[in-house]
Amino acid sequence: MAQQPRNGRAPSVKDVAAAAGVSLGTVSNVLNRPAVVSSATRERVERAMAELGFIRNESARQLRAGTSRALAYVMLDGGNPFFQDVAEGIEQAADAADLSLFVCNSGGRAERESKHLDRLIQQRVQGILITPVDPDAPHLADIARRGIPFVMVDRLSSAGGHCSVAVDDVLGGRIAVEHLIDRGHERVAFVGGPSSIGQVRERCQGAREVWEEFGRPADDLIHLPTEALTVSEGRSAGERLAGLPSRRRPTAAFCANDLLALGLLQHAVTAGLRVPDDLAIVGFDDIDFAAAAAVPLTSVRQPRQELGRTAARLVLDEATNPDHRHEQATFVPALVARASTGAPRR
Amino acid sequence: MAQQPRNGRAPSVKDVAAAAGVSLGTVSNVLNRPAVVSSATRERVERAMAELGFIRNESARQLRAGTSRALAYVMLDGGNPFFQDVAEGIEQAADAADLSLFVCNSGGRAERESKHLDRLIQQRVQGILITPVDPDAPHLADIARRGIPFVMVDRLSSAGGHCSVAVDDVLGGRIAVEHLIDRGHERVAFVGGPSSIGQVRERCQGAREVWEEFGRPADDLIHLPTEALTVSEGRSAGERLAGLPSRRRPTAAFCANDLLALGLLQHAVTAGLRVPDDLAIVGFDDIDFAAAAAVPLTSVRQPRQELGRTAARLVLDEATNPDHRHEQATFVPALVARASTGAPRR
DNA sequence: TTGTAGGCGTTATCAT
DNA sequence: ATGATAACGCCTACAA
Repeated sequence: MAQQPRNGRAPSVKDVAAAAGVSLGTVSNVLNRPAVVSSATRERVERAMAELGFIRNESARQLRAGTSRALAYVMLDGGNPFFQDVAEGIEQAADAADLSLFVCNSGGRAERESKHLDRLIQQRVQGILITPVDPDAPHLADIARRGIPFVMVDRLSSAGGHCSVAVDDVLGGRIAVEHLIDRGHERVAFVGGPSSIGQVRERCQGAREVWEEFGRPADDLIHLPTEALTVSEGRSAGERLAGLPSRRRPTAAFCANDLLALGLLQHAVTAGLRVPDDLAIVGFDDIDFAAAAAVPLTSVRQPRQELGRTAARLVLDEATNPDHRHEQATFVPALVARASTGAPRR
Repeated sequence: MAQQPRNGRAPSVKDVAAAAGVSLGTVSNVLNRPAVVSSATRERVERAMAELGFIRNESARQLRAGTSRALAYVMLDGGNPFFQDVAEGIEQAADAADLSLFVCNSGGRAERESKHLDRLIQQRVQGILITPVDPDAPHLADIARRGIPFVMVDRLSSAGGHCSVAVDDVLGGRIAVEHLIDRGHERVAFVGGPSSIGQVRERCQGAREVWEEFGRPADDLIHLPTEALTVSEGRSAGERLAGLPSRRRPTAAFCANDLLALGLLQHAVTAGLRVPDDLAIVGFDDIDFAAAAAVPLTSVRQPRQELGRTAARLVLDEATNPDHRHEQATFVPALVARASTGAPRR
């Protein structure tokens, strides 16, 4: 690959054509319909391409094609490995389709999200995957209205005007609390917030439903609200929990996600509570760090990468299949029991 | 924004011009040199743009400009939060420059890395940031030769043919082991591998240097090799460590990164070893999960986001400043002492 | 101040 | 089988 970038610009089909002594159309044919070119010329052209270090210019192809060869994912919280795993699933699918992936992080801030979306629309990405700050934000509707393939990740579509991929969060909450009831716990805390987050509301709701169905007194399911789904909020919830009068103190906690659970675990250990004997803990998401904790965390598993792969599949279907129908893909969460909820109590 | 996407295509400057009753050049002026347009026409054009929902087509701008408005980062291991934090720093800088960011993950596989690079070159990204599988791989040199701005992240450039950003890993290793010596430990393990990874070699070297300088017998610095820098490899190192005859068993371990340290911690706790009393642990990177562990981990801190921001700054300088000089930015790591190494022993 | 024209690199259509 | 040409949307001289 002996470069001689004529005045800084990368070599184009035109340069290749000149070098190979053929017309520009022929070079294009070699690239896109090699069968139609005689093997002699094809070889000559290919040699020229190699010598010049020719690489197709995506921008030009995009301009012609009207759409880019890229997808985009706008994450809600880049600091949460859950979303990174979803992103990895998306990247796998994008790779398989030979597409590039823009990864953005809104960090939970609507205005950053909106700015990212603007940029992505300018880029004419083939499709946008997003775990939105607010599923009902108007700028999301704009995207669909623009006809840009669009999939909501980790949130079910309310209106059904687009595809979505999520697990059944209510069911997840049910599974978690059922497990704790099963373990003999009679006072349980739900740790999570803010309730502006749909996932939190639904996981909490599932917890409540089961608690009621088992005929437990509503007062024995204590809600410890948090301001975010972070480790440090988990720690602070732990402090509040430890501060409860012992007759009210729960013997188990169901946390709205694993980060909270890890924070809670840390505080419990620091405060000298034994896990699971003094306090059992269940998290949600089953990120890798849940299994890696000093006391491995029981967690409600979401098929993280598969969420991503499915979302990518849907967005590509919408982008390429004229008969595309919007689809709400729902996955079933599963309990992964580990040491943090210990052995059965009864 | 009342859309009427004429036959599916997004509205172009031409459409805006027609709607506003001006020429296409004027629309362009409104976009790029608003000062030169009379406020009356400008307003008319802006209204037309809003009504049509006009958004500039990046591909076309790129084609003209010869380069895209995007950067790219190729990560070595997407499962390690360290790289995610670096990526976040890069994204911050990219955002500030109004650039999009392609994020790719080589997963430590040279062939995936190479494939990603090919795609990124096709995309004509403004610059490529990479934490390479092998800093000496020929496909990296190709990039520089193509004149694509290029920065190596978390690895110093050997040859100096490009910019790089890293911390002083040897110093990091020194700091860690000095801390352990300071705590009175006389038998220490270095946990890490494979030695094909430069960072591992250098952190190990730093550990050795200090050990020697303090006149400690080489045999008392035990190397527990691992096959990767992962939690599960940390666990397995823990098993081997616990299996050592007690007179040889180290009282402290320095792990080449935090994932190993977390795995080691988990095994220690499971095996009934008290941390730090029976086994002190030092990690490397200071990812958020180090501080979040049940026994908060002492770690050698890298300025993760700042690494990313600096790398982005350098690549942008190379992209825009004709007088750019390649630069090897080196940061100084710092020990963050936490419970996993406990209080002084003497 | 506004309009016109040419070209960025690629692809596809139409002739040859 | 190959070559010439127009078009994608935008930007920037230059002309009016």
